[in-house]
Amino acid sequence: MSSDPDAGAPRRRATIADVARAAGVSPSTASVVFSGKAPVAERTRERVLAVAADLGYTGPDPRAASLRRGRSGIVAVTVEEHLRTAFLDPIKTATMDGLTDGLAALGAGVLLLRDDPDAAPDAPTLATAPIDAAVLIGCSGRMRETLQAVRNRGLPVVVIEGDAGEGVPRIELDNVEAAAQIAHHLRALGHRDIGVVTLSFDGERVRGDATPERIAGITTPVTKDRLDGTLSVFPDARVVSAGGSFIDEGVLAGRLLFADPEHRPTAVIAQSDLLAAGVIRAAEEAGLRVPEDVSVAGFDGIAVDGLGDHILTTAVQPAVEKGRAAGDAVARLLAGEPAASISFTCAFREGTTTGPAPGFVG
Amino acid sequence: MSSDPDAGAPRRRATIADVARAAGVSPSTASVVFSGKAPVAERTRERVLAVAADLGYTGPDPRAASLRRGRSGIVAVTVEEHLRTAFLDPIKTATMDGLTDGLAALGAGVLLLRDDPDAAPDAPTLATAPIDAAVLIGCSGRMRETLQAVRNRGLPVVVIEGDAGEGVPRIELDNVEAAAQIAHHLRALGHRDIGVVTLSFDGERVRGDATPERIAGITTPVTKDRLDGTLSVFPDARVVSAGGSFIDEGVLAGRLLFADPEHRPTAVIAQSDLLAAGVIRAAEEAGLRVPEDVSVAGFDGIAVDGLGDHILTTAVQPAVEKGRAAGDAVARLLAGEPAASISFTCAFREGTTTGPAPGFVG
DNA sequence: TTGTATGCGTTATCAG
DNA sequence: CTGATAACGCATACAA
Repeated sequence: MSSDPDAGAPRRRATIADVARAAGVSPSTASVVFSGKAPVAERTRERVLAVAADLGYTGPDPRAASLRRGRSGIVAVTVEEHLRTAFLDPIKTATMDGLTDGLAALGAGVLLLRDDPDAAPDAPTLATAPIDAAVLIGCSGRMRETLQAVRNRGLPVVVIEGDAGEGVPRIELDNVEAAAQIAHHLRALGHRDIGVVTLSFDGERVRGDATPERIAGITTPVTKDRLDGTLSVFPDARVVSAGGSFIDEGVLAGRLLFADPEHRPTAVIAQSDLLAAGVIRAAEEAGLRVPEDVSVAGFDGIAVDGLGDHILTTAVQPAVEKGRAAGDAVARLLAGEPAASISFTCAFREGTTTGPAPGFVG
Repeated sequence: MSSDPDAGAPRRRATIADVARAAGVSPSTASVVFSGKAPVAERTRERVLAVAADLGYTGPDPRAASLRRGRSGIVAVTVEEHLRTAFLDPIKTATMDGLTDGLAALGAGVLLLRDDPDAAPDAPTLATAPIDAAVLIGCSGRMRETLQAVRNRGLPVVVIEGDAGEGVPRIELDNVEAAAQIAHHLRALGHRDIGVVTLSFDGERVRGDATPERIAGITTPVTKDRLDGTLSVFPDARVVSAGGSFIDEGVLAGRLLFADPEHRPTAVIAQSDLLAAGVIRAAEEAGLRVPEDVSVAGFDGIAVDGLGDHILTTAVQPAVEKGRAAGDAVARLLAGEPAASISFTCAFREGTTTGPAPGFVG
């Protein structure tokens, strides 16, 4: 080595053929030394490795290997929103966590993709990235077109919390039942005037009281299913939509619900724990005690910061398991086996934020 | 199509050669139709496209293209912790956001990698994934070995908030100065008894009072720099380490600092806003008013839920810009140009959580 | 256990 | 504007 190793001729990187030649073996033998796919004499092995180190060969070029193998070892994970937004959702991060674990166990890496209509023209997309499969987190509107690109390529697809159409395995929750269970809990406690704070109806993030037409037009399955479950028990509940699953949005919705002291609900069902935390804050702002004056229930079963001593009544969903299940489904699909949709069950958790309706004698 | 389209002969997917043949043009012409790298007669173009649609050809195989081009269009982003943990940190997600934007503009996708020593043997790593470059978020201990693998491959590397050694461009903050500025602010307000709540010292997440030996052994640059800045102004400050940047950890540290009413600090400098929020909560628990009885400052300048009406005194860091800058640096490196390290400057923000020391007459 | 021969699907180059 | 040709770097089936 001279004083400046980079100054020399820009000789191309060594290939496995170079290594083989220098070690006096055939390319296939050298290949096997690195892949371990077949036994190699110890002496041969050592010689090849030594020569490789000498030549600065650091292992097979993944690009060439993936062409040859027909697999890249990469699975796309696509979210609908901006990343910062997606990762603000504790459920999504937990799911991502299980998913990366599940995929890693399978030997695959995760290519993070955002379903962005106006990305750079040459940026990788579901249609162009070197992926073996795709997992969609959520699937509404535009995403469904994007999806077609993947299916055209003949790649396996799994969708978490979304409807991607026929033949695409779905990983879901029993949102309807879990929501109904919460509603029944409140009904048994004597509540009759119910407020519902929903997740967003579609990509639009509109806030405020929902008209029947708007409700009929909900495109987000999670929102719709949880609402259906609630309305099956409380058909006359007042429905307010939030602009997303954030504490602040819950505060806004809560203020709306508690604005008129004459006509306020005795219980609020929020479609996420974060929203519920916001509703609780709004209640306290309005001088209402939880659960004495108003009961509040959430959904998700995550740990919420800023909830004080309250333990939220909620439906605990197995978020990490959902991700892992998606990973498993991808593995099966990749192995050519069929993969069925899976619906996970939430566990109802009674906390300290719900109690008997004022004046109710159980 | 028969009733079961998948039942037919498993004829392999059409290649660009098939399309070219069927369209009566050469493979190179067909290639150009898809890449747009050269002008093509409109009629030829249409014919090729029509034939492609007919054959179900959905565009060049990315694996083959990347082998030929020598580029995969994928950049690895490596975090040290478990994903769920990493994305719990608002600064990291904001940085990721800027980074994905910056890389997307460059036409690259993001392969999310965790520096996991015991991952599946065939899972992609920095050493084996088909990537064009790598961005490390944080770089301590074990990660440095991993890094060697990338450098051996001759791939460009950029590190955000970490020291990856000679020749690796770093994207950083002026942590020392920003921390010193906060300290000077408190000093000017008459504070002399200072408590410091630090981020974790290393991967170990040990909580509690720090001995000089432990302080000397800090391996996380962020922690060390911010602490150095603080100690340069308050050499005798009491240092307590937290187990991570969480509100709950801040609460624990705060309880420790406020445990003895006789010897409690009049001001606490936390190394993150989340920790500061926790300290404030601990102060209120202890019956202390902020800032009348105790001042609290943070670091980061993020929006913290659960802070009530307080506006945190803090150093606002340009987190998204950091990510974008890393993306730019990768672009330069990929273009063969040199990329220098960049140090971003924090903006001091005086909020409502710091005030004059009790009894201090300015 | 090792070597030989092929082709994976593209795209850059250069000549027409 | 189009076509012929030659790699890109590797892994596998098969023969020895």
